[in-house]
Amino acid sequence: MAQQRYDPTTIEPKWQQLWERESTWQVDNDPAVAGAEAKSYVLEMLPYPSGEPHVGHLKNYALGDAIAHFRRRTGHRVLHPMGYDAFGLPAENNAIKTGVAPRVATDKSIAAYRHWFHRWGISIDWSRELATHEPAYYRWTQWIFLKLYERGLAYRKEAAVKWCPFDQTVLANEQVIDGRCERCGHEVELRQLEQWFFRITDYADRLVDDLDGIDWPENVKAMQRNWIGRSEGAEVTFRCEDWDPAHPIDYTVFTTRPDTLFGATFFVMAPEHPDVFKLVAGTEHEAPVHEYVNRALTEATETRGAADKPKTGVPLGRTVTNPVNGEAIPMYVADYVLMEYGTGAVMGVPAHDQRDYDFATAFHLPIRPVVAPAAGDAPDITQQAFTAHTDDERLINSDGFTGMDAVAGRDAIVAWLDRRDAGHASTNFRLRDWLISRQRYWGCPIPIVYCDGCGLVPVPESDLPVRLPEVEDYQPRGKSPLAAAENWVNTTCPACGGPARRETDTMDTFVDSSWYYLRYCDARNDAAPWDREVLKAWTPVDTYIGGIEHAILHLMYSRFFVKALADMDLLDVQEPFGTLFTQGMILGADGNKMSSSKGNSVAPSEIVERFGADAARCYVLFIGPPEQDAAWSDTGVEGVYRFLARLWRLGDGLAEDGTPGRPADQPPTSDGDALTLVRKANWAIEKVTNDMRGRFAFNTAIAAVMELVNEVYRHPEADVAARRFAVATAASLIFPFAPHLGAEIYEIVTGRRVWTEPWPEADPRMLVADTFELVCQVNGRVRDRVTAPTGAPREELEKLCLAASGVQTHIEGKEIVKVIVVPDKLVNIVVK
RNA sequence: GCGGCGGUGGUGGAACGGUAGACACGGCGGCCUCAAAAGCCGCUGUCCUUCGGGACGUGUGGGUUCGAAUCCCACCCGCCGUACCA
Repeated sequence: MAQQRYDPTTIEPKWQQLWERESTWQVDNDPAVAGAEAKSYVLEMLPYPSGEPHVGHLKNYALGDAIAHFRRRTGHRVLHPMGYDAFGLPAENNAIKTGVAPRVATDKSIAAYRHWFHRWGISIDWSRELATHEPAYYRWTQWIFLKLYERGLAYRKEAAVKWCPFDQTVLANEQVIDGRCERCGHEVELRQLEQWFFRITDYADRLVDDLDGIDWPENVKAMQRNWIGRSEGAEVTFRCEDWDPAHPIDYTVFTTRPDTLFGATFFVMAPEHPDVFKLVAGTEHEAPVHEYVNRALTEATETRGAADKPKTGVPLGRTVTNPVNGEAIPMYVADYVLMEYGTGAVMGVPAHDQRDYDFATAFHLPIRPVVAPAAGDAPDITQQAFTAHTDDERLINSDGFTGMDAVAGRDAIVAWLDRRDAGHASTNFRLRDWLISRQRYWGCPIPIVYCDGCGLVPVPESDLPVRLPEVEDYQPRGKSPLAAAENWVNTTCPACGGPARRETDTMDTFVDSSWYYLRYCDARNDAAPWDREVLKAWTPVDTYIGGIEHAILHLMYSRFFVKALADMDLLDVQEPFGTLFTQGMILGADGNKMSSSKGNSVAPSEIVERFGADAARCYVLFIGPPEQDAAWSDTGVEGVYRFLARLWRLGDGLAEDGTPGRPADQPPTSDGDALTLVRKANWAIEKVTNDMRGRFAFNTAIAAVMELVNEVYRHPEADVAARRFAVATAASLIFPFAPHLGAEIYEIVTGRRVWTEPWPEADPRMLVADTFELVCQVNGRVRDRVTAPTGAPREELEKLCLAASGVQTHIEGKEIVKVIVVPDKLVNIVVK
């Protein structure tokens, strides 16, 4: 036994096999069976299975597992499941390149992920495992699609959509980054196509408002608010009468500043606006407008969108009438106005908008201030003036509204417009409906058929799932590869029985992952996606852990799903994820993002082989605060390995002189070294517990266990009972982070299974010593430290401090003005 | 521009308004060994020192306080997100 070394390769498989054999982490849905404790649903974002897991996964699941273990041992019934986000483009693109079918490659990756989750010792309830590409799962994805369709939340329409020419598919707005496909980086094009959408805009208000009630990081909430982009303002109608006086045309604009309406001196339309050509047909402006619009439309979205680009545009030779003052203002077409936001037309108020100011300056248009601070005269119109708003702003140059407070004036102008049917208060959103069709193979089929007689017909629920057929050729050709599967495409109409064709587009994979956390609750239910009572017992997810990269897409879509399903009376919560924790990235040792091309990445498999899963898990949590990015360090892992080995040696030493089979309770009495150890153990319990409850300060929790272990080494003479207590406590506390070693040492010392033991509680009497080190300050600077009895009265502490030699030299010959006493801590003597 | 978050030793990072730098890495020294590995034990913010100690020190400048890394004001720098969004 003696001189053996810490060997994770024998310890770790032993416990993994036991947990596997006994299904240790399985929980029952029936509360009668499961026990009546409070539930806790701990969930890490499900992985997209590609190759093997990387260190980011290791950190993600190590984090979630620590929380799951802690909750279990503090009286919670914990749901901690696992699944795979199995559909998706990379597997399909890989298939095109290598010929390996997406299903084959995906299943292989899933097997690898599953293997590593076992090998890492993550405490997963495997009875609930799922993968989104299995018919048993996507059958219900289709079912939810049909429910959304029934309710009018899934619809088909022709629209200008973002098209990736490389991936040969349309993309959601959210998947276009700086005008490029987020997957492959190719510049996207606009195409006029008929596509499926989810009406997420119906939920825009609730998606913004309900952010206030959930415990999410501020930056994630801000990103969602930003993305949804709610702005309050008004719609105002400007009438164009000089195109055809007999048939005036009304153009509505959206503005957030109806208070500045009297300052409108021109009117601008987006190049894409459908009326632009009509307005100039047959006039001298026709040629320049055509030229300008064509140039604008072909210009790359990126260069056109640059905010610092000089303003360009051409006149349309028409005017519109400002409804508030009857003034005719000239119309322009300019590319700084976007068709996809608002109405595709804006009023130009150069005195109060930077962009309008730039345009007016370039085209020598009048600039008329209409809002000014009450105190001063008309404001000095400079480029800096636009953001400077003051509380006392008043309207000027605004006819009957002049002199009104800007806020009141705004409301009065809107009301005035409303009465004349020329405008009304309005809220505008940046959020667009979610485009979910993809012209690709490896996704969930959309359960719709097209019949010549009946038109668009949903597949009846009883016919679900619409299975994804096997195909040979995955090459996208502008339409889904499914279109070539003739046997599958041709079907009969569920309504009339006549010939019909299936929808060949598949769904965006974000649809699959928008509801998987619901399915985990009742994963083996064949009759329904879930039983409502079961769902009620588990939802919402209490703690959701994942990367910040999902701040908008996945997290917003999931929130939309839950709200829509709640409105259909299918579930009982309004938000899917109560607390969200966004973990930081693990960077390469050079501080850069890990990437195979940079050669700075670390494979978890290698680390686990060299140091064991426990060391790998502890290290990624010890490296720093979990929400922060941190650079990988090889010597850092070695340090954590050394710590675990030190703990193991302590346990191994006690195997010989301990009393296995009995709990290592706190000894009833101790003194000297033993007392020091018992106190340190209690201190560690207190520290680790606090660090894990609420905030997830796992780095300092692990550091506390390190301190405890160091303390045991420093007191080899302490009696066995105290050492057993200290070592068993260390094993118990490290268990959420290093479950194998924790279980092993706890078993060696006590003969018991640590995960069935309640989380230790600190003995309050052991958290305070008889004496403490009194800090003696003079004018706030530490001048001495003396030993003082705990709980001593203020006068005694003051006396002790004044007597301290270090203090004496600094107060000699000075007048004592004041003495501050902080009991059991310090005394500060203020002298002059 | 706007929004969010940061700035502490050689490094990662600790610090309810109360001993700045826990813990770890790295470095230095010692023990063990024929030697090494492993392990164990010390020391390790900077400068000065008569070796008792002293001065300075948490991006910069002010302020509040007996006492500020922490709170307030102004500024500088960095990261992340977002942006002709009317």
